[in-house]
Amino acid sequence: MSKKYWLFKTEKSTWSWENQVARGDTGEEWDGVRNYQARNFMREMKVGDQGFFYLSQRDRVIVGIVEVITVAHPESSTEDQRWECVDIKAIKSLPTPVSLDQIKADPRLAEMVLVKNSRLSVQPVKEDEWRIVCDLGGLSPEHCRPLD
DNA sequence: GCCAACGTTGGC
DNA sequence: GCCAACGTTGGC
Repeated sequence: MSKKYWLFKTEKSTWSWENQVARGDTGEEWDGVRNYQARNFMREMKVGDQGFFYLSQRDRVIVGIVEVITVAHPESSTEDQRWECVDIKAIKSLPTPVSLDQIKADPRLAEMVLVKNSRLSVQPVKEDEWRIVCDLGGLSPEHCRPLD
């Protein structure tokens, strides 16, 4: 089963890239998602899948790469059994953050969920989209692909 | 700060 | 099960 790619959206004021990096290899629960579609994507995730870390609202930029380190499990922060999340850890910062403007300006990325359905907070990224954004961000392909 | 788009809720 | 009303998200 091959690795998949995702995008995790957050607001800087709620959970910043600096917060995520500070958690190191311990990672952090991606909690607080209250949307079934987004939750269902997290249920599809496998350990080792990778994702972009995107800042919404004022920033509108992809700043880093994260890796999924647990499969979906009930959130520790709520008793509500409906909500599950994965844990993720920071892998690396993008040498050149990639802005939403850049993504929208690139015809190769016109089908990204980020463009098509801007409100979805956890979303899948196609492999070719992943490579293109990594390239725009200054990462060589071997650095943004899962190791095995 | 505005508002379009989307998701959820609840009355019928 | 439909859909109007409402709440939230996030780009602008």
